[in-house]
Amino acid sequence: MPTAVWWIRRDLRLTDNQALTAALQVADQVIPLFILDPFFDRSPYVAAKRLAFLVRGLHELDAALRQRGSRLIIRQGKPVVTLAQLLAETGAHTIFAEADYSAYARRRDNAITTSLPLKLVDGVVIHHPESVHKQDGTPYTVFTPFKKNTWLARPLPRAADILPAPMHIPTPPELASLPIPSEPDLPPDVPFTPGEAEAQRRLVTFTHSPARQPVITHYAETRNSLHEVGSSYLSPYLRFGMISARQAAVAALQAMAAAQTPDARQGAETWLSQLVWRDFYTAVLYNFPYVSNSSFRPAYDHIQWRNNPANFAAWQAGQTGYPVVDAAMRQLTQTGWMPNRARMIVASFLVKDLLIDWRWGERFFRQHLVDGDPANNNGGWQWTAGTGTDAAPYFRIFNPISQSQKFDTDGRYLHRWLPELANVPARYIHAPWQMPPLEQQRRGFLIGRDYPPPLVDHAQARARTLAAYRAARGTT
DNA sequence: TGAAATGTTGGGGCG
DNA sequence: ACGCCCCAACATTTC
Repeated sequence: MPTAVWWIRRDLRLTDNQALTAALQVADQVIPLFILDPFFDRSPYVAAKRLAFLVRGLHELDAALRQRGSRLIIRQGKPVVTLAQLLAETGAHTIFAEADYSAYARRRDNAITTSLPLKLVDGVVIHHPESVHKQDGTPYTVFTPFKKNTWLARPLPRAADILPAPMHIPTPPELASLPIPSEPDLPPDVPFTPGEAEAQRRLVTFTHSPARQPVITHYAETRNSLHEVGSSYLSPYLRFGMISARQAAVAALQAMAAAQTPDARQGAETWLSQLVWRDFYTAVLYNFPYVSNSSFRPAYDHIQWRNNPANFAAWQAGQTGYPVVDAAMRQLTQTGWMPNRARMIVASFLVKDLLIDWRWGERFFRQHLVDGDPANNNGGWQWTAGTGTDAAPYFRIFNPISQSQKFDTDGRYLHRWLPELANVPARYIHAPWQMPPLEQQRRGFLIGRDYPPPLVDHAQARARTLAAYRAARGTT
């Protein structure tokens, strides 16, 4: 009786799972396996909240498997060793896994392939990184042609392509398994309930909630808002494959086709673009692995960063004196998530106001984001720093005050995350240090006592950064 | 998916 | 009526 292993890494779902489907096609019995890899215990990039989200997701997956005559098998150890042992123990002939294109995963999987029957299956992105390239076969480094000339031109997934969750998954009953880790639990203020069922609910609500206009209808504008519910809130689920990118793309394309107004169409297309960015950055990291620790553009490896540790600590703690930066950093450390606009604002502030190496910020994000993903996080940071593929030009420097006024006009987001600003009137909420001393006294709110003065003067910091980037460009 | 500096235009106050 | 100045509003260029 042929047995196959379904090695689960970042595909914690039963619906539209190409690795699971492939395993069921060639085997009578399938072993759903998750390996606790000690490598991650030593990684400086692991986030407690992301780990908790993953572990709770494993419990959810196990429950779903048990409804289908199966269960999740947990083993601990170096994957190559653990897999070899499991094959010997069960006589399983093939291991199926969804291909993961991050650097560690590729090294690990390439090494395993030399000694074990590991079959890698597509699914983490919509188009394989090698399938989207220029006419001459070289990889794209600019997003728009990547999307328009190739990504959209290739066959796109349709509803009929989505693989239904298998009704029954036969699994050997006598297999030993470690318990699924129960700790750490997800803190209650993290707004993400793990699991595939929740991911499916969110996708439906976001794309075609029947009660009112779904959020995707206005996504093009609302995604930039700091306080509105204008995001899909699906990033952590996509990160761990609790929903497939392919299914998300089908929903986006359906919303585009069904749109009644140009705005609604634009909203759906903008969301689809976010899924394309996800493919793009995965392909960039795949094709240019050095970007994980160097600038895509080598000239920018010569920037003379200031890297002031006290400034970095203030940024991390949300104590820079710039409310929009501090609110976003508090939201990040408390909930493990920030809207995209907030990510760009705090990244621009770290790199271009404090002149701190983008890698420091990249690491901190990975230590806190529930959705933290090597490719997307690296791509986003290099974009803001101006060092990456298709990056923001070096001179594009966000003004933290005008960004705050533009995307949180009434200060609702600032008040939500910065209770110490409760007594600051609307007029000064984006720049509290401009409040006259007499009014500070009258309101019982003192800059320097209740809230820090601005860590840097934005105009000076901007000039300093332009000079540092100019100098780095001059070295090539 | 910028912001600041600089340039241009035109209305209105004023002598 | 005219010239002059101020300045808001908008456009263009520069970083």
